[in-house]
Amino acid sequence: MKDMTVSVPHTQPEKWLATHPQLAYASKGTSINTPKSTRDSTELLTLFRHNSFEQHFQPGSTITLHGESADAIYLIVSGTIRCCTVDAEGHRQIFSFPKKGEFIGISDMDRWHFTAEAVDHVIVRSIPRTTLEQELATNISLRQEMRAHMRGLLARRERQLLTLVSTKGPERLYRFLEEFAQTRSGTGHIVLPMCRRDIGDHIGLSMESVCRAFGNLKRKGLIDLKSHEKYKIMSKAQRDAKPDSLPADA
Amino acid sequence: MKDMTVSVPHTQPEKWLATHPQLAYASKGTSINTPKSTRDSTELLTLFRHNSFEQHFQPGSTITLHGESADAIYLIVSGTIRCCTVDAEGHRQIFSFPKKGEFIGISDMDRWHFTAEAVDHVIVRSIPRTTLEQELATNISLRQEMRAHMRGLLARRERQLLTLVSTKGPERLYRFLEEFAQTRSGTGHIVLPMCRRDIGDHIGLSMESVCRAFGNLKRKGLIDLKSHEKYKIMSKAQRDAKPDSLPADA
DNA sequence: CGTCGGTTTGATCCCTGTCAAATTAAGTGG
DNA sequence: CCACTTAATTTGACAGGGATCAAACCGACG
Repeated sequence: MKDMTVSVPHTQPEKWLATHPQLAYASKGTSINTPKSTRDSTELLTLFRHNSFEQHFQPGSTITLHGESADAIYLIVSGTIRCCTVDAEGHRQIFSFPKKGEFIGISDMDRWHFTAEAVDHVIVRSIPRTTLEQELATNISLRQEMRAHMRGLLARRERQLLTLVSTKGPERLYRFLEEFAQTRSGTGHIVLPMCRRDIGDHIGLSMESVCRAFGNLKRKGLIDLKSHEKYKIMSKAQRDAKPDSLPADA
Repeated sequence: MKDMTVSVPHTQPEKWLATHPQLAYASKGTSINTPKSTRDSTELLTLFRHNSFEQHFQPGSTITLHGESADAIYLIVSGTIRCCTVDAEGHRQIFSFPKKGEFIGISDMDRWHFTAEAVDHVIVRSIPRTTLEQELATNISLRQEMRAHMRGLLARRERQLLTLVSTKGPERLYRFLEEFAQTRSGTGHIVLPMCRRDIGDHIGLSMESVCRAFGNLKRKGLIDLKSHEKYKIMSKAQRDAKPDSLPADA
């Protein structure tokens, strides 16, 4: 093990990549953008198929409240949710916008460690947490799924930390839009159900900076913004095809 | 459930706290700073007591490498480790500096999802992952512990996201120093084993800004900086006692 | 005592938060 | 269907925090 000693000079961090290329993990395109395909949730889904009942939430209503007793888990049928925490100063951090097919509250045990609110009209299926616990006692593959799920969440948050620190506003917004588009199948424009402030609290920008970042991406031709809530990620071909606006685009 | 609809005007986020005081959770002093006291790890510890063997790492050496096969778990006996990820551009995010008594790699399954390096001389006890897996199959309370552990990690990362976005450099540094001091028992000065760049990559600042943040805290009397690696958090009494430097301390 | 790595300080620039005003969108009632 | 109201988005001006580049400083070590 001693030969693994790296001893990197702390003043030249860029060298890391040169000497240890395997350390570099692209922050786009890996697990963070393909949460569904890599990890399947057959056991959890069967659980929901048998024991769940449907629930509706109006836009803005609270689904889970940080600190309350967490006595259910949810599977989103339709709509978008924002999961967030708020600190004493009133700052809010939205760490995910789960959508159709995603689970809520899997990682909690006794109390919710976050608040979940409906962004638009939301339909979920929920099952009592006790049911999950009972099933966990006997179902080994469900246990595996749970661990995989939580491991995925953790890795995702750590990736978010990295992105938040290492990239500027427009790029963060672009990555978010890209990821949000991922789950939307169609080729047309994608509708953003959440407002600018929500996006800002997710990617760590003020509402105004989110607007500017949108303008920035639009100007560069990276996205097509039909209205303030309809966008489309431009493929490279599309970007090169129409470099309208001013050519003096420094 | 319909009466839970909140419908907050998005332009006045401060109102949230007024109407929903229970949403506010102090970001200091709660679980993030007391990881040991709230969740005990008796089962994991017994596992280590029986099956582990000791391993030493030189400063800078690699303990786990992101992407490699994760065939062990670790308990730190002494020393400090940095757990991080690096992206394609060479930006590094250190999301924790685990110390004596903390576990490493509990949340991984097949492959490491992060890189862990020894900051100073590190001694760990490790057990094969297969041992953990076998024990998990039969030991219910161990399973509970694992879940609690991962839930704690997740909540911690989400709190870090919030802190990273909502507070300025000096405050982030102060919180880090405060938290780092937590596990150090003595009343004297605390030794920082890691360099400025490491701290920067942890709290999202450049090396230089970390220096300035240190100066800032020192000037305000929030910390006592004996040398560049020895500090002490000043209690309120101590701060009020000697407001040396310039009184014009706007 | 000189070298090397790490730390500190300085100067400068850009991103982004904040405050403010303008514009657009979404309702609402006549 | 149109005038009116209110919420949300956009744009503008400005200031501050922090990144960056560079140079000075300091401590460990041979």
